[in-house]
Order: sequence, then C-alpha cells, then structure tokens
Amino acid sequence: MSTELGERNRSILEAIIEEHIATAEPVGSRTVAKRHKLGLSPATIRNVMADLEEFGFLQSPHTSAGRVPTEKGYRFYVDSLLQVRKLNSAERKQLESRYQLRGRKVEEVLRDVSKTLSSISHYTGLVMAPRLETTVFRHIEFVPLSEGRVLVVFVTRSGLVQNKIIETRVPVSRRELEQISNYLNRTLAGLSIQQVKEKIFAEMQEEKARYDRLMSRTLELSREALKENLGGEVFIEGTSNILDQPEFANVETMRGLFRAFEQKSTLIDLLNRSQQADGVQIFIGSEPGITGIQGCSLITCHYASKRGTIGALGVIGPSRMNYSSVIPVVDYTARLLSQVLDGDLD
Amino acid sequence: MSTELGERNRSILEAIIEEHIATAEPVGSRTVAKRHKLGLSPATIRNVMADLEEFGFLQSPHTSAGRVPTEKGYRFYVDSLLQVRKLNSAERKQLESRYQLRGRKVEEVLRDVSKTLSSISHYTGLVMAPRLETTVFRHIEFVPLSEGRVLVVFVTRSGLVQNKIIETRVPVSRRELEQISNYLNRTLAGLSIQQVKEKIFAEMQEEKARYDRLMSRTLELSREALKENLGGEVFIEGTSNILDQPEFANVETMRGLFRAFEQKSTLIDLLNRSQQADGVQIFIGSEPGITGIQGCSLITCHYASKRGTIGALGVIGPSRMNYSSVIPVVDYTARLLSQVLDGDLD
DNA sequence: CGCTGGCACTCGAAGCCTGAGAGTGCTAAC
DNA sequence: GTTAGCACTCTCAGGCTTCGAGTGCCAGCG
Repeated sequence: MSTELGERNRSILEAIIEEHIATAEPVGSRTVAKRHKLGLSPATIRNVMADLEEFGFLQSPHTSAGRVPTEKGYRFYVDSLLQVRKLNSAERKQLESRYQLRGRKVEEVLRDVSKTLSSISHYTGLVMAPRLETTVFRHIEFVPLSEGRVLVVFVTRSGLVQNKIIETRVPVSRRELEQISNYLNRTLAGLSIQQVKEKIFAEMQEEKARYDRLMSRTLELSREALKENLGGEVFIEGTSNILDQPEFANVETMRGLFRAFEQKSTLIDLLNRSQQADGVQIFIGSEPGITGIQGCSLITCHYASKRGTIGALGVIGPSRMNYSSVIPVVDYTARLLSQVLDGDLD
Repeated sequence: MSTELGERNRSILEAIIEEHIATAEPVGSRTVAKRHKLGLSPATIRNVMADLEEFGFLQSPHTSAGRVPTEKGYRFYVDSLLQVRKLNSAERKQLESRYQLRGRKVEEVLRDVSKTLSSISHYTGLVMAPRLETTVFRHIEFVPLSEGRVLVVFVTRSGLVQNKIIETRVPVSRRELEQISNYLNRTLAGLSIQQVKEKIFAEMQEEKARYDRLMSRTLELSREALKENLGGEVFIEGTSNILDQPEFANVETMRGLFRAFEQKSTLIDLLNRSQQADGVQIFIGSEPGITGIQGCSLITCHYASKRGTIGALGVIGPSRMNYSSVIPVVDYTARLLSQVLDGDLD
C-alpha cells in the first residue's frame, strides 16, 4: 500500500523534494504549482501533500510553513524517483585527469581521491583504505632498519607503492633478506595478495619448511608483512564544506558531525557495510542502525579489483543533498580507483 | 608610560583576566572584589578598571556588562603577569610515556604528538613536520620500483624512518643502486643531513665526478633524495575540541577557523615564524601580521636538534585560553621531540 | 588623599504583544 | 476530480516594557 502512489503523487513528491534540495526551505503548495508546471492548482497540490504527509514522506515543521521531506521521503526519492544523471565525457575526462598514479604512495593517492570527491561535490569526501587482499602483487623488498626491524616495500602491478615497518622475532641478516625477497619475487609476482597468502599458508603446512631455516624465515616474514596494512584507515577531506550548508547553522548539529569526523568509527562502520553490497549505496540520516549523522546522507560505493571487494569511498553531506549529481561522481570515481588498483589504467 | 602600572593595578588586571579565562563572561567589579580577596571595595576596583580601560587592556562590550580583556590586555598578561606553572614529575612522565618511537615512521610520530597536545590541552594540536636538515643520518637505502622510479628510505640516528619516491632521469640498475647506497652509508653515516648536503655539493664541484659515471649518479640521486621532504606539512589534531569553547558558538567565527585549519597556510606561516625565535612563543588574535585566527591564540615552540631549528609545534585555542597550563606542555613536548630527533632518548 | 557607600544612569536580555505574511485545511461550487 | 475562496494557525520581526547587572560619579570618611 505504501508504495501505491499514483503517478501524479509521485511527481508532486519529486517536485517538492527537488525544490527543497534547491532552496533548503520548507516547500509550500503555491511554489510547487508555480515553479513545476504540473497544470494543477495549489489547492489540489495541498490535498496531495496532505496524503503524502500521511504516508510519512513529508512533514511540516509547523502549521503554516510548507513541507519538508522526511527521511522516509528521501529514501523513496532515491529508490524510486531519482533519475541519475550520467556524466558527460568532459566530466569523465576531468575526473580521469586527476589520476596520475604510477609510483605514488597509496596514502597520497587515497587522500587525493578524497580531496577530489569533496571538491567536485562541494560536500565532504571519504575514502577508506583498501585491504590489499585482491591487489596484484608485483614486487616486494625488505630493507633492514635496526635489530629486529624491517621495512617492507610492496609494489602493486599498477605501480602503487606501500610500505610498512614490521618486527621480526629474531634478527635477520641483510643477506637473508635479499634471498627472501628474491624468492618471493620469483614465485609470487602476478598473484593477488590473497593468493599469495594462500600459497604461503600452503607452504607452511609442508614439511620442508620445518627443516629449511631460510624457508621458515621467509614464510614468517611474509606473513607478518601481509597482515592488514592501512586496513580501515579513512581519509576525510573537505570537512569545512559542510559549514556552508544552511542546515548546520546550528552549532549543536555541527558539533556532532565534527565529532563523527574526528572519531571516524561511525564512518568506518558505514563504509564497511557498503562493501557488502553492489554499486552505489545511500545511507540516510538516522535510518535503522545508523547513528551520529543525523541530518546527513552518505553516498558510498565500494571499489574493487576484478577479484573482489577491497575498500569503499563516498561523499557525506546533508540529506538535502544533490543526489543526482553526486551519485555518478561517486560511482565513476570508484570505477576509476578499481581500475587503478587493478593496474589496468596505464 | 603605558607599562607604568602600579602593583595594585597589575594584580587587579591579572584577577580580571583570570576570572575571564575561567568563566568566559565579562567580569564586573563586584565579582573581582568578592572572588579575589584583594581587600578592596567594588568602587575602588571600578576606578582601577576605568584606568585599565584607558590603557587599552580592557574593554566593555557595552555600558553595563563588565569588562573583557583586549588583545593588548592578553599580551600584557602573558608577557608580564603570567606565572607559568612547572610540570610536576607525574605530568612529565605522562608525556614521556607517549613517545615510544624507535622504528616508527616520522608521519606517525608527528601525528601522535599532535594528538597528545590536543588531548592534554583540550584545544587543537599542531605539529609542523621538520625539515630534516639537522637530523643525524644513520642509514640510507634505495629500492628500485619501476623504470626511473626509486624509493628512498632514510633512517635517522634515533631510529625514525622516513621514505619517499623520487624520479631519476635515467634508469638506474639495481646493482648501481646498491653500490650507491653502500658508498653513501660508508661515507656519510653520523653526519647531519645538512652536512651531508654540503659534502655532496663539495664533491660535485670536484673534477672526478665528471669522469666517474657511478659517482655522478650517486650525487644526483642523493641530491634528489635530500630535497625537502615532509617540509612544511602540518598535522592538526583535535579540531573538534574547539567546538566546545563558548566563544565559537557563533557559526561565522567557527567557519573562519575551520577554513584556516583546512587550508593550513596561515598556520604554516605562524609556525614558520615561531622557528625564528627561541623558546615558547605566543601569537594572539589579530596582532600585526596575523590574520585568520581572530579570537584565537597560538602557543608554539620550535623543536630542534642540537644543531639548529628544524620544526615547530603548538596548540591553538581561544585567546581566553589557559596559558599557564598549556605553555609548559608545549614547551616540554618540544623538548621531548627535539631529543627524540637527536636520538638521545633511547 | 585614597577609599568607600550610595545613587542615578545606561544598556542589554528576556518577555510580551502585535501585525504581517505564508501556508494550510475545509467547504462549496464547477 | 479540481478549484477558488476563506477562515484559521503559526512563525517571524519589530516595538515596547521590565529587570538586573554594572557602571560612573560624588560626597563623606579615616
């Protein structure tokens, strides 16, 4: 029943929501009648609005103030009414031009992506670091730092670089490290990290590791090196864009939001969830299980190599957000980043 | 003349400023008389306050609202009245305990320092990345990534690790890279980066570089590698602490501040300036040449190795800030970080 | 002569009222 | 089913009043 809206009601709802998105003000019947020439009088529209309010798609802040979409209203809008604009080729070019990635560090690239998202959308950009699982391994190197500490450098097939410091239980000599990396590079290049892990695990099972000291070192080291890396780190850029949105003129709301930005855990949670599903996902305000972003919506998309999900990115802004222009940007950005990580883009 | 304040006037000014710092409200004569038992009646204090207002240390928001310190008032307070509390040993221990640094990446450490500053002060922490000039070099390593790209890994004497990617004009073979790093490590270990640069420059002047291909590669590569690294990057943490300060209840003010945080250039400018001077420095509101942090004060201190200035850190908060407790924290943190970079702390 | 109590004065904040304007809901007519 | 008309409601802005905090000044006191 609740989705049983007639064609006319739907288009009035759409008009109201779009009007509200454009103006941030409650929308009255007069305005709808005038600006969206539906050939109906304000009175008729009032009737429809009353119905829509009963359905729970609209609400009035007070008796004489026009209507504002509810979260349910936005939900219906994005699910059933919204026409997502495709990017034209100029816009796609513009996005693509920002990704000159070869030989850059993963962090830099992700921060950049986040900045790009925020500056194009005028909201706030989020990028969650990939678990590298499905990235394709090209090269690994170990640099001895001090007793028991080794810097591991990965290069992915697409030329992205990531490095981290690991601790080894016993000191490993420079010579051993060289042998180890030679071995790994010979046997593992071209596999995804996931496959590498499996292979290592398999070899650890085999007897020979027990007797071959070098081999056991190799396995220990690479297991350590492949443990979760940037896992779950989130890059947030453009937070101050949010300050321009009239709905956050109230300090209390803003405080909550900035807390969320700084703590990141809510965002990580949402981004993680978006990895489960396919394509662009939209979280609205305080829908079930979402807290801490009242009045906001989050548009996310996972990015992934051909072999599986690895991370998520998105844009957060007020619920009264320009969905139709942000969605394709998020979508296309995720595609680009996927390709980059796959190494297909060079 | 303007500094010719009698002892009594000074202590009344001090009382007023401290009262204002504690309450964030304009301070009236009654309050001062009551809470700071100076043995004077409100009427007398009123007279003094009128004088202080004439001097420009105080101002009244309006006729019947008590007085508020001006920037000049704060300036006089921090320069002449403020008693800086020393940290007790427990507090020093607490700070020290946060610096377990060996083998960590420079960025991580700096971000941590910034977080610590913000969480202890309850304001916002800033740390500007060091120019590595005066850090003592222990070890350098080159990892070939792809044609013409090399990852450089530095280790400082204190065990901090930093790495960056550089481009070489011509491809350099793995073997050459090894020779180059061997050479550098042999000849340069224990020198400061500044000295290393000088040495390299000197060698470039010498004739032999022209004829020795390997040598010229070495020099080119190390020059590239030693170019400004994190130079000028600023780590800002705890921005949302600012939101709790009542003076930023007004959105307009806050917006300006967050813009400044996101753009960073004002902050970089101030932090740079603080490197010129010795010890803790305090920038107040919109004193000459300072823009973009109206209503805020910045407490900074450079940190340095034994050989010279290399970076700066600090805390930014409202002008009505608890100077006496933040100053020693900034000061001691800078000392700690200096020691760490010198490598004296392990 | 410096300090103090007293007192008139000022000014903002809060509360109240009012009028204007926007928007609704209902009803009766087309 | 749609519309015009109309009474009704509610917010917002402005003006007015009251209240209280705090001042500035003055006269008197030690």
